[in-house]
Amino acid sequence: MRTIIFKVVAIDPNIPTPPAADWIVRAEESLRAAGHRSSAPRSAVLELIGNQECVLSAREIADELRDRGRPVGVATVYRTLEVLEAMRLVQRLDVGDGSARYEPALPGGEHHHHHLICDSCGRVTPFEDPRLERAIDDLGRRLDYAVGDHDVILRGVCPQCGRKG
Amino acid sequence: MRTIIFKVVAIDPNIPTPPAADWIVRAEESLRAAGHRSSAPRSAVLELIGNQECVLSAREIADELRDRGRPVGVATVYRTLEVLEAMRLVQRLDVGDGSARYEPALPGGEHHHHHLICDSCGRVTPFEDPRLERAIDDLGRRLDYAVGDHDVILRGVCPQCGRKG
DNA sequence: GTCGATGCAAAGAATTTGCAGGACC
DNA sequence: GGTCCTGCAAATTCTTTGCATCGAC
Repeated sequence: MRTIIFKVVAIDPNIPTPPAADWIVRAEESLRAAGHRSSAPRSAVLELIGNQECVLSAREIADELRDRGRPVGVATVYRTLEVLEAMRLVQRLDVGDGSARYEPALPGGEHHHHHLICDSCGRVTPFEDPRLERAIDDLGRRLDYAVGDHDVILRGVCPQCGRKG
Repeated sequence: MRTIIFKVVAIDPNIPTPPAADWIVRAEESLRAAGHRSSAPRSAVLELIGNQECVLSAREIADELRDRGRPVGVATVYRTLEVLEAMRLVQRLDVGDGSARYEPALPGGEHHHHHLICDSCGRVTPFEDPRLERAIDDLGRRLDYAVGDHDVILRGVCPQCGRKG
């Protein structure tokens, strides 16, 4: 099995910044407004997601929280992610390694970005490109389809792996 | 569990056509050239994939072949898809329903397309857009990354579901 | 005859679900 | 105090793997 290393390396124009505190506060408020109760486990998950530098899988979230001494059951992690995704507070990303990964979603397309995935080491790198966004927006308008989200995934070989051959 | 209906509805410019016979012949030749032996089960899988109108999962392939009286073990389907994907004869697509889906890949970007996924019924619809491709190509050239493949997935509500509310 | 391919069944991994107990409002 | 949330474990689902056997070359 290929070893997957997830590390964010900002590359091109407009380096994406982690949303951090803003996102966490907004997420907690949204959940409350939607009638959900607050709880320590859920807060721990929100805090981790909000401060993450990279896309995380449910297992990674559970493991990391356990390591930090705030263990949360995997089922709870999945259930939390389910709610967050339904409320569009997180964005789900499939990099093709067999598990779903999540990252905070910001309102109004703030820090909206896509991902480069290295076929060699599995590294995931975010990037932004206004022209690409415009092309997608225009396309969405032309289609007989109410387009909401979109994902763009580019696969290739990252600089590190490229140098090694 | 949401019922997923897969049906292809051509939409915008350049209606993608199923590659059919061409692809099947090319795939068989490529496999042979790569030193693989031919076999009835493998041919059955190739034939089904080559004539498919939509993205198929491993289970769907196995089920369909069983229904057609040419049963093929699931393991064989997975192993065949693995080889085909490595040789870039099929394109893997993750629509987010928990299983990987595959479609024939044509050489030289022929019939290259992307997908619209209906959040309501799960329908997958292919589309092509030259401008989007150009934006992605240019972007790839600018990045410090050897970009190979790319996937674009648009999610939204299809015309059928939109009408019903 | 050799070695790849197959099928079955077991193993693994990701995700979901049932349920009893605990916490929030 | 009712209801939502949690954790655990069992259940499901998808995918991979071990192994004896079969068949292409």
